[in-house]
Amino acid sequence: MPEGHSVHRIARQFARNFVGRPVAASSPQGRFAEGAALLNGREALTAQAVGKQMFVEFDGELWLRVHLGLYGAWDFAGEIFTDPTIASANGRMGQTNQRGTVLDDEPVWDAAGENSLTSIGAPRRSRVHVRMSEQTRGLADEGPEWPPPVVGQVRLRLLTEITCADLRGPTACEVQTPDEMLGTLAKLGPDPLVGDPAEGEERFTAAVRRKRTPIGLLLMDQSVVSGIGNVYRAELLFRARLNPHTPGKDVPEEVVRGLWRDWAGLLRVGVETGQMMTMDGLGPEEYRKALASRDDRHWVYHRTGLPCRVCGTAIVMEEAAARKLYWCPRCQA
DNA sequence: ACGGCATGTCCAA
DNA sequence: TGGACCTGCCGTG
Repeated sequence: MPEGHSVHRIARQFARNFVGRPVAASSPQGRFAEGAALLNGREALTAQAVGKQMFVEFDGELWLRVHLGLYGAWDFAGEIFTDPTIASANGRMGQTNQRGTVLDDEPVWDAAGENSLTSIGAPRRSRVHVRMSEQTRGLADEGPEWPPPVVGQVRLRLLTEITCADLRGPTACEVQTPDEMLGTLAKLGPDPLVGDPAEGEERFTAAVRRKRTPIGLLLMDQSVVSGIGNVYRAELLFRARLNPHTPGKDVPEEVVRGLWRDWAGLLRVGVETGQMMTMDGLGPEEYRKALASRDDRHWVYHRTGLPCRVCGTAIVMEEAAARKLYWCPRCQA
């Protein structure tokens, strides 16, 4: 269940491990057989995230567009060259487990079989055979097999000589022409990590202040701003002490700009660490604790009935457009 | 074993 | 506005 930060991390993994190499594509599950056949054998040229979507460009003017939706995930295996801008190489990216541990940040098993965490810094190679299900954990122990055996429903498998990426459960997975790809891009609101952030701020501000729609809905609207999901939405609103029901028009311009800049900052941290850490001002010890337990990471998200961390008022939850919205009725009055 | 739930989106009524 | 879709995991019994 990725928000924008996860998709940026995944795109960087593709940039590192697939771009510049010929790629074998297949659809073990069969539901993407035609698309995989189109891509098979082509060289990957670029990989880029825009909001929650990832685009991989292949030679011959073909673009792979993937949207993970609620359940989608990429599993990486083989030799993984870690992008120095992200905190660790990982077996699985995109999904989180129910306890809320971000699987992005599961430790990597290196070639020697030692459990090691990669830190931000020089790129390194790691042998990854991490998947979180018991089923696959069992397989990983059976020693090196190449290519790795397919486990479960794999919509798309991308394979270089040394790296394997399996896609399961995406909401969208399609091959696009350049025009189609540009059409998709045109519908997406600005992403702080794509293009000029100052220009993004202008687009976002104009879009919000044009509409009567509540700001709580506008933040989730991918044509207004890209990459924000249910967690970041609730947290951004709290951090701005903004009532979710405030019509976009009525949010003061400086507050709207503040939302954009806050989003840009949270996204940057999320991409670097793989964590949706939305609380700041924590001491080192508190920070460690917050990372360890998902329940301590957020101001309001998933805290229905618990006391607000600032004023003690019970956090409320309401359904907004079929999604759960958490907020503090006092701080965000 | 089974039901419910999740960081998402689209579409028909 | 409600349901469909896609998948894995956790709590409950």
